Amino acid sequence: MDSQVQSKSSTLADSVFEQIRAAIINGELPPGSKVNEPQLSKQYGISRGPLREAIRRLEGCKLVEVIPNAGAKVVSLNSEQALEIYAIREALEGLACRLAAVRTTAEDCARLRALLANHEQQIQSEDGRRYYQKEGDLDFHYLIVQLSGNTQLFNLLCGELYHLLRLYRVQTSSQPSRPRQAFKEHHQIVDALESNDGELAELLMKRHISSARETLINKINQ
Amino acid sequence: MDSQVQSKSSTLADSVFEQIRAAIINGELPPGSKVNEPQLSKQYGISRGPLREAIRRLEGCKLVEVIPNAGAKVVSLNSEQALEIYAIREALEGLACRLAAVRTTAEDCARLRALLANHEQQIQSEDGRRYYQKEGDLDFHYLIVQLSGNTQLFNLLCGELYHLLRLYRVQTSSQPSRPRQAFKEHHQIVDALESNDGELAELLMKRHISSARETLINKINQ
DNA sequence: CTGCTACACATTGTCAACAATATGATTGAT
DNA sequence: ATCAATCATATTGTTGACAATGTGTAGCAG
Repeated sequence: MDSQVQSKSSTLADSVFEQIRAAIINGELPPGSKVNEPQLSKQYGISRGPLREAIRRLEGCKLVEVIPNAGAKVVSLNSEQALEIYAIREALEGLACRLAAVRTTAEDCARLRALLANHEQQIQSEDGRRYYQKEGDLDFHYLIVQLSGNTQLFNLLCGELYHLLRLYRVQTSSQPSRPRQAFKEHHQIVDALESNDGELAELLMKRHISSARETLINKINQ
Repeated sequence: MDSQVQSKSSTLADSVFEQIRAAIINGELPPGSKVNEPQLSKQYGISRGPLREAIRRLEGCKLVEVIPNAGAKVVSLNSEQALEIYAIREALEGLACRLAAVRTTAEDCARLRALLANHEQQIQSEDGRRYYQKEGDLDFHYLIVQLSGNTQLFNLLCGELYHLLRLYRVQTSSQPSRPRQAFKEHHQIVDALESNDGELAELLMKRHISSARETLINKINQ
């Protein structure tokens, strides 16, 4: 009911698509919740036409499920599905590292190190609780995928899979742990990239994600 | 203008989404072609509302690009993008093989062998020209991804990436070659699955796709 | 002939109304 | 009191109309 301001996008459907997606990703629209057309159209100050287009686009992105004659609801991942995505991430980010290693310049490494240094500061100041969470960890992974130079891979990982995983984190309110260990692994990966050792970088990244996956499994079983 | 029959789907938007997607994949709507709303709405006998919803969903699936105030057009892949997808396929189908190897039953292997036997017949009868094309090759890869048991992986590969690659094949009218070699590689992969050797199956599948990728590169450079 | 402007047309974007379907509550019978 | 049927209500599905934008053509000045 707050009638948000119309963002820069040219069509209402595009604008609302982005706003709803943001609302889903940051937990404002929690997983499993129903997407009510009359309510949202009032909230965003548009009619149902463009709103439905936005919902259909979200359906294409697999962020909502549309059931005929019953409306749309935000997708909800169970732990099994989250683990499946981790397996995919392991393969794809391993690939990203291998590709990135042969293209990484000194400047790129400097950027990666700067990111890590920045993160380390946050670890110090917040006693390590928040690292490997929200932006902190993702920035690092984003940048490496970008360095791979494979645009399709970037779109897939950063445009789809990460969104889904964030959804799961929101859902379980899981604050990823083991910051110091992750931090060390990140540095090892940059080392491998710096020496253009693609195989090693791939191995380390796979192991890094596999560890995160193990942590998740433990959290589930407990 | 043929006013096709309404398929089983419950809403018009869903039905038309599937029909247009099929039209895109089989080349009826060629890559780069404009998606004209008045024309299509007449053709399918519906109004522009549901049609636009279908288009937006296709946009979410990355099968069409929508430019504000200028309409939608079918995406067009260049060879570089196709190669990028091959790299992704290599990683993901390698993963699929590794996962499938630990779950493959004797019955599953029988199904795979039956597929291959069927394909071999087609090789004989058509002198090997059509194998590793259209359905032939894809059936095999589909089944293995399914056997992996990773639903997200199946959706990703069979619901998105394969569509995009078929788009590229339609675009370049490329009839994938090297049928006999591919056939032999397929059998080796089944052998590895049968002995539950995940590492070997992964390696063979990666090499198999890598070969196909090399073939594509040669075709591009020639 | 070239390039600009103005206009007419086609297409896209948005909306509000209507139809169809699901949801939930009330009523009545057992 | 429990269950079923019925009806009122809310939500979804679809449509046609209107507004806004883009496109191409005709005509005109230079």
